[in-house]
Amino acid sequence: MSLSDLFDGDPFVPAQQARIEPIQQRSTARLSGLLDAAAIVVDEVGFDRITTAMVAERAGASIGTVYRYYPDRVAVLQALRERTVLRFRNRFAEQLKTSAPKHWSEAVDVAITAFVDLYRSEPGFRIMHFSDRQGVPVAEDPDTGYFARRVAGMMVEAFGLHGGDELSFRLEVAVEMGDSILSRAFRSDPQGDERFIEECRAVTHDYLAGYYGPSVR
Amino acid sequence: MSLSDLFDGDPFVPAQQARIEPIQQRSTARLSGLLDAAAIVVDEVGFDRITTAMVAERAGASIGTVYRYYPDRVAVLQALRERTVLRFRNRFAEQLKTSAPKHWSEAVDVAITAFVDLYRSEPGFRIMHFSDRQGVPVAEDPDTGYFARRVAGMMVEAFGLHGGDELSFRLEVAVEMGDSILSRAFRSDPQGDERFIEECRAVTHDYLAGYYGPSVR
DNA sequence: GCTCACCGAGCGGAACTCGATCATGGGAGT
DNA sequence: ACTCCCATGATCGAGTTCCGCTCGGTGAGC
Repeated sequence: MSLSDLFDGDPFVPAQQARIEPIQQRSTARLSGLLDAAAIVVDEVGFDRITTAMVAERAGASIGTVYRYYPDRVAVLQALRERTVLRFRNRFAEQLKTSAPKHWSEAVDVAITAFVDLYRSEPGFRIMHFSDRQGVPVAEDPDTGYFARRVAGMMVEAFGLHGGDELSFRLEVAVEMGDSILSRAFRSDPQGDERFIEECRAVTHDYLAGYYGPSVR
Repeated sequence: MSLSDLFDGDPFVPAQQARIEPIQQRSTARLSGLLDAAAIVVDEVGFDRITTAMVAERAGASIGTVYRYYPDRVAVLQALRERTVLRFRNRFAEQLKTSAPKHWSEAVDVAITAFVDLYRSEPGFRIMHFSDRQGVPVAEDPDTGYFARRVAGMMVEAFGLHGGDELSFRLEVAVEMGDSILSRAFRSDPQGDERFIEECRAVTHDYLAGYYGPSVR
């Protein structure tokens, strides 16, 4: 999983990955069961060793059922990615509510903490971000940075900062940097190398603080 | 291709990827021809859509020839990655010689420029870094950051700075950050979004300058 | 002429299809 | 309300296609 995913598409509305939308009740359970299985298999055998047969067996389904919902193998992984992004957003929003940060820098920490938590608890999270850099061909949407602009709006609203294009840009860069450092933190340590995690917080704060000026540090 | 690759293994000594070392002259041309073909195909169809048949056809060779030199499909991509890393190193070293920087920050700029040049000119460069994050299984070498330490040594030698573990760590973080921002710069723009490239330079400089103190800015 | 390089039909396995079969749940009939 | 019926969605899994990879035979270098 990569934080840069947050800039693709409309947040809180998962992309249409399934071949045919499920109608009956049981099939939504099937669908999430398939993704659960995919996450576990990805953790076990790695990203490119995964086979549709493994996913099907792990989910207690047949091959045909997998293709009932997904056009091909990579679509399954993309859907898993979508779902995990959604889970991050939900967790972030939730923890923003409970912690009610008074300052934007606290919100940054909340985001990092949520991300780290998912790295540690969510199956497949560590592995998944390998897929993301190959430009997702879905809907040539030039509205990259949508989520960043959204966050910018949140910041402006919540903390009375001045927003605009420059803020969007800065936030996108900050997210990109933070993602790469966290990814490094978990590359060889399942619990995450604390040194890198701390540096991620520091770098992100400093970078954004530099924009707002040292007064907000 | 990812800058983080620079931390793997011994620089300037490409890993033994080929199944059997070629002996006759023509075969070395074949070998590089195969990698050229692989680079082009990767650019055309993406990283996981690539097939050995495509590579063979594009290189004007047969399937068997591919497997004459590489044990399997991923080995071809790894070899391509190796070669591109080597090319980056060569270009970086070369441009370091010609520009003869007096200050470490100029060396950083040289590295970034070399990287950007390869992004623009080297086929497959934009796509290739997808493979790297899944732990390379070759030789469980805990000596991650080897290249960073090497660069640290260069810095100490060339610019009289104090090195050590902290510098290695900082350099690794800087490389990771810079890579992610450059990757973003080229994600949707084949020529690279100048805004992100400039920000990459700024961020890297600021981050490292913060370590050495504002005096060197 | 001896070895290295190359070829490409063929093998095994994984991705993916499709018609048969089962399950569901909305509504007709009572 | 309650049951039962059946249209339609969901599932299955044997079969097909495609792809990674092997290997014995043929051609090119030294």
